[in-house]
Amino acid sequence: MLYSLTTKYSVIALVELARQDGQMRVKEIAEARHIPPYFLAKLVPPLVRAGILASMRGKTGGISFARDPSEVSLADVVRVIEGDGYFEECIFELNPCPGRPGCPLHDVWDPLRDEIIRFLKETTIQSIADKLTVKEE
Amino acid sequence: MLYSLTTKYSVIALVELARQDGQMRVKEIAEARHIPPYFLAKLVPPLVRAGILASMRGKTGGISFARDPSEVSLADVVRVIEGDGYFEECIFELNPCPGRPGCPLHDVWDPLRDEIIRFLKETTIQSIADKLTVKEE
DNA sequence: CAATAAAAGGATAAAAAGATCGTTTTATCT
DNA sequence: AGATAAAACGATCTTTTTATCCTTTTATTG
Repeated sequence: MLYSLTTKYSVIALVELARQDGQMRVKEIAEARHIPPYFLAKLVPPLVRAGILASMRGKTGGISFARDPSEVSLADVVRVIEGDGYFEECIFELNPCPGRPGCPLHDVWDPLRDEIIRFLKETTIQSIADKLTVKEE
Repeated sequence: MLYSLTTKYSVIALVELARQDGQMRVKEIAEARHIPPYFLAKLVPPLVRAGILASMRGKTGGISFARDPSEVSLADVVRVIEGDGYFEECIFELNPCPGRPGCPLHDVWDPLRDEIIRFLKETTIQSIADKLTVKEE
């Protein structure tokens, strides 16, 4: 509905990492949350390059947060995985959309889209991890 | 962001049909709005079966609304094209999602999802067509 | 230094979404 | 009745997304 399965995998993995609070192996995260491990491994390098994750190679390697998970929003993850165009998407016109005015849906769509974006920006990985921890106790 | 390209094609085609107010050939709609004609032809039968469109075969055939376009919402189109599951989609858990409680995002996601669904239900094909007509004059 | 084990990167495969083609059915119009 | 032209249907093709495998690089450990 809002974003791809790939983005969802990324969010789930980041939340799991935030929950464990430290360094984890990618495979370990994938197995804990039933994400295809080889696929998740492909999502890590972009998140590292975006400055969300830090990775260490070698025998004691793994991934950890490059910045605090309370400073990583869903919007940050969406931007990395879905790309920059995501936040300007139109739900009526084919590309390129003329925006408002010109597009007959933008006067009603823009406010909702802004709300969605605000939701994505306000919701952090840490906040999800907190709720998950509470629920599972 | 909200729905697939296929759904977008359907919406655009329906709006075009509402604008012309009567019967049109599928190919005619596709050409007017730059939708791949053979692809659009595939989307028509489901919309007919769902009671949104009526179709006539034969030389003077074409498609028209089975019910008034002011009674056809984006949600109706989404339901036909994306399927019923669309309106229960979770943005965190992999299927099946336990919903609220159990899913750490539902307490914040559900209200937004409800707003999105309300928007889709309130926005009709006719209302979009009206704005488009005004804009293009 | 060799063995181990992790992430990174490249190649490939499978599934789903998007797009096209050819044939059949149906209706209309000479 | 035959020609025409539209939607419907089935088969195929292409592109994108999702998923897997294999090799390389890098760090640690014995």
